[in-house]
Amino acid sequence: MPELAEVEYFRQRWNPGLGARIERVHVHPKAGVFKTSDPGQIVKTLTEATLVSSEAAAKQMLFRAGDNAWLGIHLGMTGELSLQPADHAPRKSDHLVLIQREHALVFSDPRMFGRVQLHIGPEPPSWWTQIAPPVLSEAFTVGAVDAFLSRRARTPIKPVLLMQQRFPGIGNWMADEILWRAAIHPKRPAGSLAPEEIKLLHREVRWVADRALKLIGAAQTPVLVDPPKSWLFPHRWTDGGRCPKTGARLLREEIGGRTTCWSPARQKL
DNA sequence: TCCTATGTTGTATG
DNA sequence: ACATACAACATAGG
Repeated sequence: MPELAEVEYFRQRWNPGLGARIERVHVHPKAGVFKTSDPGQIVKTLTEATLVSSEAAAKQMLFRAGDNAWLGIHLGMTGELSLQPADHAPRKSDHLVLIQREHALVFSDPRMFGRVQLHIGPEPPSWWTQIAPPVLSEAFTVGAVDAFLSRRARTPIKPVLLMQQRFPGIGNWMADEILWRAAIHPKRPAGSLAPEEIKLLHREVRWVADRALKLIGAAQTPVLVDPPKSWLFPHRWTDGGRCPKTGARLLREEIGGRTTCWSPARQKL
């Protein structure tokens, strides 16, 4: 479920717990989400600690606990954060629950592709600081995109857009949305894009990220908001969907191992 | 039963 | 060394 904007949305679900002490921690110790960390140490470190602040970058989140501990969360394919009453009874997929006086902060993930990682120290962990610069930052330039595409000249543009080293936070639906708006066929080899197309692609990456963050990421609703019908998003999941710009039937096919949806009327090889 | 799923990573091959 | 392709991870829902 979560890409850039959904991750930001879920990060904010825990906002009511910021500044408050964690009284108890519940874990499912054998859950796959703890593969790269020790659940016992997570419990020990976070119990009695204050949840200080949070950040989101790409598809990851980092929570600061006290002045010497950091909790990193990647939501994988099906992870979610939610706010529950303090007496919340952990469900099957609630692998990590931070219980505070007023709330329970819940991380759940049925498929367990997500990851929970603890880092001890005054500074954020290197895996956090090494995340590529945001697509909405100054560092995300047309030149950087151009160079990246050149190195992957033979790969279809669709899977290239999913590479987090250059397009942090972009996932399957955002990539399709971007290509649809830029009118670029997802199978086009990355190295075949003309300079004008690269500029357009760069602009649409930023446009989709910006609008999705405002629409989905900043929403204060208890449920995720869906983009409007003028986007590709609500039409891409089911067979027989129609392009909101042309009215023509959308196509769906696996490209680079991921289901890809495009409008053949706008996106030509 | 079979197929799909908004993600990443390790490994084999070129 | 670098780029590319793909199985594997694990579960629920249509």
